[in-house]
Amino acid sequence: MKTSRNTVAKTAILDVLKNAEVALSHSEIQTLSDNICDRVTIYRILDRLVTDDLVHKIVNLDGTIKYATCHHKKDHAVHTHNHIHFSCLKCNLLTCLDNVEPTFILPANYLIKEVNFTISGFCPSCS
Amino acid sequence: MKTSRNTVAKTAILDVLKNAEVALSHSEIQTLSDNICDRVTIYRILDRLVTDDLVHKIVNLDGTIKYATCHHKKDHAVHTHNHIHFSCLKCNLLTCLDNVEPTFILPANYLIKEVNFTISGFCPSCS
DNA sequence: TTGTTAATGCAATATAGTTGCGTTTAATTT
DNA sequence: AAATTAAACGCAACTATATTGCATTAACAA
Repeated sequence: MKTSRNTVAKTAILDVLKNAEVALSHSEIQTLSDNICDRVTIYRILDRLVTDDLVHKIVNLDGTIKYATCHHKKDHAVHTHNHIHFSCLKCNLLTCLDNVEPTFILPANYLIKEVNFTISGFCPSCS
Repeated sequence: MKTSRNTVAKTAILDVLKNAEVALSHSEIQTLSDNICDRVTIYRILDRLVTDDLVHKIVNLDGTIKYATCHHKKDHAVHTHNHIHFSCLKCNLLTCLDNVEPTFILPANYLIKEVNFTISGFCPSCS
């Protein structure tokens, strides 16, 4: 079986994401990790982190891809990534609102696998 | 003032979108319009159609950009694009669910401008 | 300390979107 | 119907983002 190794770059990138208040893009991670490794390696590390469920991948309203560490409730063996995200139009930061749970009713025969809910506007600091 | 002109390519692309059951990507539009014009022109036409409020732009769960015609209620002078989208994991089609309205409660001091709600899973045809 | 293979760097390639500029054409005016 | 004008276009070049192949390096288990 294919085991995941803890490399210097992987640890550094995970640290960057852990220390970040908001979700980061690939290039932001590259800068914040002080170019610890090649661009391509960052893509591969991010893929691994997502697969290992340590990080989740978010598509912003403008189509940009962002990454953020998962803040799981420890007593949940399984969890879903039904996060609610807020994208500020002024400071451009993408934050996870873990406590907001939207409710909705789907037409019959739709089977939900994942939910992605992004709201744009002005965050408390900018409004 | 800058007026919008009805060109052959613009009409053809709007027709493609009107006839489509689902939201289409730039390259899908290019193919379906039988390469009626240059790639760049398609980008520019789509921008115009979005600005003119004839088409709306959707970010799919995988980060791809899709376009679909607006189905406005005629008696609404102003409308928002708080559409709910369903992205099928099997047939890969993105459909607008205009009738589904999610409710949620945001923390204080967040100012909402736009909402983008995308659900992935299996559509009625595929489940 | 050695062996296995996951991880990496680098080059090349692919895809998506943008910009500048000279030319064409839609729509208005004469 | 012809002239006018600027929106729209094609083309080339460019930028950003993401992926793939392959030879080399390094994590870690034995």
